[in-house]
Amino acid sequence: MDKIAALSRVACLSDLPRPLIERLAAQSGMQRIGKGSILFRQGEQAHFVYVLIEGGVSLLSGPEGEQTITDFVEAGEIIMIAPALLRLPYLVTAKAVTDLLVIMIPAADFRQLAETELSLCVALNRILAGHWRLLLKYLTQTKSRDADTRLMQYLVDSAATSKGPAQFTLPGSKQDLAAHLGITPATLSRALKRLGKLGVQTKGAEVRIEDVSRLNALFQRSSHPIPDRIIRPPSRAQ
Amino acid sequence: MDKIAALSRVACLSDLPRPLIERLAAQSGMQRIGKGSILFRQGEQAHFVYVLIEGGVSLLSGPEGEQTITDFVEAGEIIMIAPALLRLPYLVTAKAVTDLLVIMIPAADFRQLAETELSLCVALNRILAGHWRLLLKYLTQTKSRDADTRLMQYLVDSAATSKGPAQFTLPGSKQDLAAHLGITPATLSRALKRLGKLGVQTKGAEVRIEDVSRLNALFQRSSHPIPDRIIRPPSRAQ
DNA sequence: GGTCGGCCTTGATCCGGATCAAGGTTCTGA
DNA sequence: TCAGAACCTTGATCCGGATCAAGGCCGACC
Repeated sequence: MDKIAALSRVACLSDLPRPLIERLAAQSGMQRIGKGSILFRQGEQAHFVYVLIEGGVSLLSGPEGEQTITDFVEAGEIIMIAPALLRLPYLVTAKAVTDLLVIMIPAADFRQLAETELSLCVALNRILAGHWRLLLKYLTQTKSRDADTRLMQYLVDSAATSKGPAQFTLPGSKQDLAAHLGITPATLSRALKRLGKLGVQTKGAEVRIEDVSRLNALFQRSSHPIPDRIIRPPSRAQ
Repeated sequence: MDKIAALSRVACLSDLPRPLIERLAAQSGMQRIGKGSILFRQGEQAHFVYVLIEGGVSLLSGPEGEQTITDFVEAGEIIMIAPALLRLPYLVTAKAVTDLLVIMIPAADFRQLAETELSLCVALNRILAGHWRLLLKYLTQTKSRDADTRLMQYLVDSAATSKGPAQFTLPGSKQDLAAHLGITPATLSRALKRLGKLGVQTKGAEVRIEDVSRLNALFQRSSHPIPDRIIRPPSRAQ
């Protein structure tokens, strides 16, 4: 697969005019990266923008050793546009969860195009605005109540549907999920067991939910109206 | 003060060509808003982009009743660009902390300009990228360790300097700060008392720090080796 | 000036989740 | 096929911060 084909397949770039994609391709390099590799570290100056063609990446932040996972990035997404645009250091560390295929665009070239090509600029706005909303959502959830609720939120969001049964694969290990939710693996394990009573099963990284709307209903209630003494008793009373 | 003058004084717009500022001004309205008013609510469709000329706004999110403060916005900043660009509902509720003077630009007009005017588009990219970084930082901090550390972080970030004495005013009440840090007023009070031993005094919303570097040193140690002297956010741009 | 109502502080207690410490299970590689 | 090493689960205990509940302080309004 050549660079142009790969880039045109990326959703957020696919609307760009062909010549622009060709310029991006010309200025970039395609690279295989092995599972577990570090793409870049928090604090480093941004040298590249990474377009993830195949594989999954987790974005880690926080003090060395006890970092949490800020986000999972999957194929078809673009990583770390903000630091490249602003010429600032990365705020996170990126680690390959699987073997990867990425296209690396030098930050300076990317910046230059972003400031002269309207179509790219508009596309970037969309991407950045989307990312902003995603982070905001994470932030809200992180601050909001207990581990069980956050886990439920995550599961519902990850399910392709909003009612009926669902089944999907976690982007990483359960440890990774725990780090993303800001809890320990031990707590995640217990939380999953509790959710088992609500029709959530896991086997490795596979998750099966009997009825998404059942979960949905639960934290819909705990989020919308004012009553704040609902959710705990049922699940605790086992 | 007329709209054009007000808009040109906003840092992130000041580089735009004059005619563009005039078009923005022509399409927008200036409005006074009283302290405590709600500018918009979480879930509403985005009708306006708000340019904050005078005053302070807090952005609340989370379940009704027990919301936390996601961010404080101060004069010279622009609120809620992302929902306007994406035609999506607001993810937060905006509440006036003081009396305000805002310029309201209809979302549709704004979107149209953002997609046709390169200079505006580039400016937006910078703003969005900056906001993204700010949120990411909040997210990291929120997940990271204890209340005292988060408070110290906040104080150090808010201090104009990175060493020596500092003095400043909180953007809201202590309750507001507590909500922003994701703790209760009671915990904040105790945390401040603890920090008193490190040379932090408060009187109402006034904060005085004897020696910022003393705090800085502390959580430098508790965080990690990689020195990433990055930004401090009086403004979220950057 | 006095009273009322927020806001802040302080104390006592409770609870969710971390931590520590075993097992059990699945994956990997020789 | 087996051994070792991650990974996951489960139990016991501990601790930070929430919650409940009084007071103290201060500004606002009569």
